[in-house]
Amino acid sequence: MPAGLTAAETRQMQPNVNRAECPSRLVLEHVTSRWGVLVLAALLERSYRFSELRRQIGGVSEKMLAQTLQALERDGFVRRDAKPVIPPRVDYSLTPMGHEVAEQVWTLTRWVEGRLDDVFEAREAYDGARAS
Amino acid sequence: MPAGLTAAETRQMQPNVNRAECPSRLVLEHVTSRWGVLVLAALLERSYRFSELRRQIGGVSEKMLAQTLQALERDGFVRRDAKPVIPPRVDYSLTPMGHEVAEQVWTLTRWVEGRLDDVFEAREAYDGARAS
DNA sequence: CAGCATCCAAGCGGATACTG
DNA sequence: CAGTATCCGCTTGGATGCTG
Repeated sequence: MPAGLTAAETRQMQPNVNRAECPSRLVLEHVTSRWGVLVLAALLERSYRFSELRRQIGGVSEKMLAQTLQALERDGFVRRDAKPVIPPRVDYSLTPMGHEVAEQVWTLTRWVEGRLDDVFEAREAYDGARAS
Repeated sequence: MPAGLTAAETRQMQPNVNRAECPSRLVLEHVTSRWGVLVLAALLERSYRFSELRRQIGGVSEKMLAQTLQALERDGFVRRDAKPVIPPRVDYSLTPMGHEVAEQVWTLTRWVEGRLDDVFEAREAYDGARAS
């Protein structure tokens, strides 16, 4: 953030700078994004080829998968292995650092899944209180 | 997901059902969302009033803060204490379950922050290779 | 103060078509 | 096969104005 400017002023000059205000948030968004979580989870088991991964995850468009993989590769979480053969073959796998985040995100995911019942219960209580 | 329909058919009937395909993803998005992370992190230290929290976080609109807090309250992560006084006073704090997620998310955030250097290094390598 | 309702711009994400 | 490029609808999210 440039010196001599308030956060509000900076934000006005450059909309959506909030995302960039905290660099770690961008990285966090990559790994916790809709498809990022699923990609990391899949790669935690083994390496995948592009469309293999696409089928495995299910419901993800080419565009989003490519975008997600590029972000994760650029951040150093995913390794891209392009074999110069015809037809092209590209393998995606986790880097050591990627393996670390993947496990953390996976742990968090598992925790959430394990607490789903409690969450649903809380929701019913919340919605019930509102209905009256 | 209704029986007798493929994922594709369901998706066509109800766009963006991907989000709902996996209930835990919705919960995960609440706690890892742009503002969710910051709210949980703040409440990890102590309870806050609405605009106090707004100032503390900085850069969040009323709308988004209210939305974030409601989602977290409905999921059972945040407790809302509205005192029937004039002017209104509302305190937000973490529930025991909220405290658990907050710590996990906070751990993940800290991990990311600690690895930021590695990420930036990876990015430079990635961008450098592309520039050629 | 704490929030809801409305409006509107920006960008996320899907479908499609095309390339190496 | 593994993408890139383009178009476009819908949601996200900010600004503003109003209520209890």
